Amino acid sequence: MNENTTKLTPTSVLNLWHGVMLRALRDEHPDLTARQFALLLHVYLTPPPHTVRGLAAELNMSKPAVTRALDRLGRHDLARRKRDHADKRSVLIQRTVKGSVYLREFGDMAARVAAEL
Amino acid sequence: MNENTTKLTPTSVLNLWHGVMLRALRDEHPDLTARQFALLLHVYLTPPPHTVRGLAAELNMSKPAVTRALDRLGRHDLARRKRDHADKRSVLIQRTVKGSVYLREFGDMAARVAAEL
DNA sequence: AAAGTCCGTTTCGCCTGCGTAACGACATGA
DNA sequence: TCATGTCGTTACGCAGGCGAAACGGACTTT
Repeated sequence: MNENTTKLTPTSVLNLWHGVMLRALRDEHPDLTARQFALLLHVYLTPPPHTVRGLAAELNMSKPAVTRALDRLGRHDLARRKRDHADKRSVLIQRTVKGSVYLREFGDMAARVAAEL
Repeated sequence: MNENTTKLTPTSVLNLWHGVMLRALRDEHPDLTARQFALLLHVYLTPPPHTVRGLAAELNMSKPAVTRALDRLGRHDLARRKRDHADKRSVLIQRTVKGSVYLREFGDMAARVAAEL
């Protein structure tokens, strides 16, 4: 579908993954769990609105796990909570500038690794 | 360098990462830490021999962390230890059939995700 | 307005990871 | 031989994640 990712073979994607994780470890990235990172990606790459319940279902996590992940991301200012006006029980998860920068840098780094394959 | 990964942009690699992690969560992959997974990839994608000390240096981990990661991978039969005959202090980390299968399946899954981008 | 439902959070006990420091086994050099 | 260094592991205390269950607050239904 996307011209930019044509012919990415299993072997090359493994090498990509390896290179990126290696870089992430060396750069001492704020260590996010796989789930926390997946949550972050999900909030930034899929259309809003995002609720705790919705994220839990889509990411196959329990609600408390989502709550805790949001606590952690919030502490790093990578995501923010905002009460829903329409339904005050709900919480809307929003993006932050710092989160956008963080993911953009991650993407740039990964693209660089891919280029050096 | 590699024709198979031409023009992988920051945006597309982020989408790839997102899709793969989503799949991994849904499929309830044996949850390996980032470090454990990086270690696994390193053992399979870089040339032997691999020692605890060497892996610790290359992955920017402490030696005990490597030991524990190897315990975990060993329990899942994804990697194996073998004493070095030449220097009996050392341990050589070896690949297993199950580990090869596991990574091949991961690579296939990731390539499939990339194709569907 | 009372009963029931839904939302996100908190609490609880458990499990696993972490780095530092100390350890025994082995190798090496004087 | 024996002092010193290096190998991987273990011991320790700490920090953080996990799911199940219970919770208060907010909607909805009757």
